[in-house]
Amino acid sequence: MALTLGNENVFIRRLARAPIYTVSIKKVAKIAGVSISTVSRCLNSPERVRDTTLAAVQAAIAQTGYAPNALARNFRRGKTGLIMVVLQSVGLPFWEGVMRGINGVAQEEGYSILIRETASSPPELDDYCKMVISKEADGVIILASPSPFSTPSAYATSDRRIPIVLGCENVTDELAHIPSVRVDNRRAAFEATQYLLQLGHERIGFIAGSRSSLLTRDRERGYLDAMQASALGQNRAWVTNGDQSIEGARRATRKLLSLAEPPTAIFCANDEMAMACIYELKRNNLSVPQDVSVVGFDDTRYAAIMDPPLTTVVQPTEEIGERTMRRLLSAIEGRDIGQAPEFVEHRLIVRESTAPRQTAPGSTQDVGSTQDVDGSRQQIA
Amino acid sequence: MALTLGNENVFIRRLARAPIYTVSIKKVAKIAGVSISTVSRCLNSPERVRDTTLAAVQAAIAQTGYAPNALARNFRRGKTGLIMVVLQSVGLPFWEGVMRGINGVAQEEGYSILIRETASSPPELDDYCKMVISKEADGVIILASPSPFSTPSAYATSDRRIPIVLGCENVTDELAHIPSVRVDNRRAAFEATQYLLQLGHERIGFIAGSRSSLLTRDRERGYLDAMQASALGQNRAWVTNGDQSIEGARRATRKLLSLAEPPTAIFCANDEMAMACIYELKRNNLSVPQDVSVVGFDDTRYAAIMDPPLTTVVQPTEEIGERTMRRLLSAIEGRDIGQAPEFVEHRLIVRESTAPRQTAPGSTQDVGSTQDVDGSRQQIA
DNA sequence: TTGTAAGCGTTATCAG
DNA sequence: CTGATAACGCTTACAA
Repeated sequence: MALTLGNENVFIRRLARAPIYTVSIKKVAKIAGVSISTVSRCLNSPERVRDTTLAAVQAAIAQTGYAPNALARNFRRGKTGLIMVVLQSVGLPFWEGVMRGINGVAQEEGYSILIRETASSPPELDDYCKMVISKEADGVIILASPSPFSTPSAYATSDRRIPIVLGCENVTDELAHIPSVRVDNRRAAFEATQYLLQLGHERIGFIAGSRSSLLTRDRERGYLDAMQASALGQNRAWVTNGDQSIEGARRATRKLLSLAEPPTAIFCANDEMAMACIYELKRNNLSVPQDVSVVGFDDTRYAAIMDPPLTTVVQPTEEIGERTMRRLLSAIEGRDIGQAPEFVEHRLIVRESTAPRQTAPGSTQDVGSTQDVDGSRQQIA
Repeated sequence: MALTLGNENVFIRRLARAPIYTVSIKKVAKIAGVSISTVSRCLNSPERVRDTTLAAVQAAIAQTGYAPNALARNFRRGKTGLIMVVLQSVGLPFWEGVMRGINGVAQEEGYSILIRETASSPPELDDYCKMVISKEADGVIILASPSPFSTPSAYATSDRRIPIVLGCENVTDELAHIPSVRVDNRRAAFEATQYLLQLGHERIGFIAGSRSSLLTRDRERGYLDAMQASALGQNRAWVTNGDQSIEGARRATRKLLSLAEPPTAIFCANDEMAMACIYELKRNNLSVPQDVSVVGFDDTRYAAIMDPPLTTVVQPTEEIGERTMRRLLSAIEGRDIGQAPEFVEHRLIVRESTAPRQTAPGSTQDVGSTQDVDGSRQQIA
């Protein structure tokens, strides 16, 4: 019996090792009694084939289970059918909508999506260009944030014909000619800050994302613009670095709270940092928005069910994805897509994490556990 | 001047339309004064080439900027170098770690990752098998949840040689021979429920994920096992359907609260639903954990900064990703990887969303203490 | 150590 | 409407 088992194992191993049997166009042609070009035509332009021949070929295809070899087809056509999408990490809620948009168009147009995460290895534009040149992909969409490129790229500055589009992301001036689709981050941040000013806040903190990311630096500039435009002026102490991370935002919040005159409102460069900021505020027995108002950026899927629901800047993510992809496909087809950024509309969605300064607690939707309010912050001037 | 502008436009258009100029191995061979096979050898086994020749070829490569055409190489080799990863949606935090694991191994072994989102189109196993047969990918990793397959698959039951591995996901009995790497969901849910029982809770609700997903159904079974094993027994009214979504979980929570004797603890089949559950509890002026304890599943990046920080089941996501990928690569290399699930360890991480039944409010200050409660590992031969 | 030449599966060109 | 045939760029026996 041990012997039988042994034999069976050998048999299974053989089976597993056997190459997957593949039918080529030749066999179909032979069975259908036609030439390989006719089979090819049946697949690619069936209207140019006589009905009876078509039927015969289709029968042969069904009989053999033939499926065209994509490797050969793509090789022959000189196209990979692949779009490389570069992002920091799969699993960040913000990209959900953008990817849905990209995928929708991709599916429509017969492309597949290649994912490249930059979380591990730093993104290098040259690498992506090389991948297009070496036909690993037909084009590149860069969503990576923060800091899309650590070094300036020879390709990017010299060779305009490599199809690359940025989604959401800004880029340093030297690479400013790379086309992008995004919101006007500076303006959106300007408006969000203005909203806090209108609520009567005077000490407004800002938690910046990664300093190396132009995207979040633009949001910082928008915030500074608004402060400058107000009577209050800029105060460098109110700008802290949240480092585009949960831990960084918590640190930044603590830093803001340690100021002699801590802010009564905090604008965070994205929702995730806003979430971390609120967490840290609560830890310090401050309520949101009674003690401190908080504004985020992105409106990710969790913004509406945070406690309190987050006031934040909405980006039309799916639209960004779609337009980025369409613009890239234009470039791939050889059209001139220019280099000007394509802007999409943002808007501020007001929920319950913001309130007028010195509002009495309980005036807004009073959700769940509000903590002791009077404690630590009498010196609100 | 208008004329000049017009000319410039035409020129730019020409430039943009010009095909990307590619160098092939032929040109390198000609410049280096060798044959194309020598160039090929320099690339693939340089040790079999004389030093001087190698140098000459490398010079020619540098001079021309030659990059091997991946399309041709893959075609010739009969391998795509692509792994298709199927998941419900990019942007769901749970997949972050799993994808990091997959990507890490992929990069190491020279593979790229093709993403397929099932959010839009329902996943069909046959389609994935066809993609392997038609050489669009060398293998498939299925992470999709819920409901990986809506129809039984001919390929899956007949042809064992198509490399497919499930990550995290269970699958219906008829497809049980597809190998997987995952935690023992049933056991993990059993233990989480036991923990709530140990805290003295007697009315424990369960918010299930998608009913069509075996994965979450296994968690439900684990919950029911634990209730059955206790003196309390099962109560069908405490099991509600959260539909694997934020909205669904909110509905389910409301349903639980509307019971004559609402639960004092709720176990949610994943963190996202737990977040929605807590949100809804607070909306109804209940505090967590004073009034109701909540347990999640997954330990996503936001679990620790929710309010309150969430007690949840941790899965070693990166390890799952790595092992899933390695197992798939074994299959691709023709080894027999068997069909038994490979189990990885889970553990319950206790934070502040759970408390003994009837705890007096206000005892929440003990922050930051997290402890591992349980671990398990088993291997099925 | 190097060169010659066959061939991977498909599409495209051009006769018939 | 159909068939023969030449590529596409690369790898790999095999020959020199």
